[in-house]
Amino acid sequence: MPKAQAPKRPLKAPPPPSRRSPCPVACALDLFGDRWTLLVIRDLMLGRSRFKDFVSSPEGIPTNILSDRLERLLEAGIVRQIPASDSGKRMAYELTDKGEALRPTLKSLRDWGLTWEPGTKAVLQQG
Amino acid sequence: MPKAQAPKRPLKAPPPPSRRSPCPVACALDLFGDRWTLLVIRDLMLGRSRFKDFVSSPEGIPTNILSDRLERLLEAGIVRQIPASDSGKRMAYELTDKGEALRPTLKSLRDWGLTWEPGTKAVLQQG
DNA sequence: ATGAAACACTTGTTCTTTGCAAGTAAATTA
DNA sequence: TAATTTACTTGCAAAGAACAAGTGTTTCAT
Repeated sequence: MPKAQAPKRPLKAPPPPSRRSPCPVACALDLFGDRWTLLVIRDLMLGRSRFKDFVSSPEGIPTNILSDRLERLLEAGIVRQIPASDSGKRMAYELTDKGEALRPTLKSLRDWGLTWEPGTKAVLQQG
Repeated sequence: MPKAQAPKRPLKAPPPPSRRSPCPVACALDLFGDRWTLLVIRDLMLGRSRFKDFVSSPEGIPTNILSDRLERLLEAGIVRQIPASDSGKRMAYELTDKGEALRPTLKSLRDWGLTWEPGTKAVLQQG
């Protein structure tokens, strides 16, 4: 999430979500149809919660992409911010119910990769 | 006891073409982590098989993107080409076992969208 | 058999997004 | 208080996406 500051211009107007179609799959892909977003969600499901945690995942997400994705996930209600448990004023991220509801999707993605892509290894907990 | 029956895996391990990590989720996203590829797979699961069918889906995929995605899916062994049924030389596309194995993933994506994104309507058959 | 339409792309141009390096400022630690 | 960590932002080159148009087949209607 960006600094809680007055933005130079109003944050992008959310009135038209401009959906490509009413298909739930297309709609889901409008939210996280890219190479990074589901990896952030994977990390959250693994219990990671801080910016630095996501950055230090093995795929090496660029920080500007991470900022953008966290912002979008907050806007979509998939992620929320909470005070970080350890220290004072820093914030952490966690999945909302809407985000937690993606766990079966992530699991089936993981299972597919494990079965069909040789050389992959599960990190996401079994279940 | 081992897994009941492992699905048919690729006979030969394809050389990993610059994987970001051994995570099966990351690996899957390397193959179809974008806004279009899973919509083509959705169409194939709905029984559509021809270039024109994919083009005429409501999301309106650009034809150059479609060509690229079909090529990648062929290369990844998710899709194969077959002679089209219309008695000519034209070809159609269909899912391989590896592609069919994505059906649970697509279903969970659809279910998530139907539950959490108001205004979406199922097109993919129930299951 | 011939012309028209449909099909399955390819090419070119423009615009947006990504990836990387660097920089910044607040918060934390020493 | 100084150094370090954290959580970002900015700038820029490169890659990818969107859009329009064009191309060479294949199929259909007459």
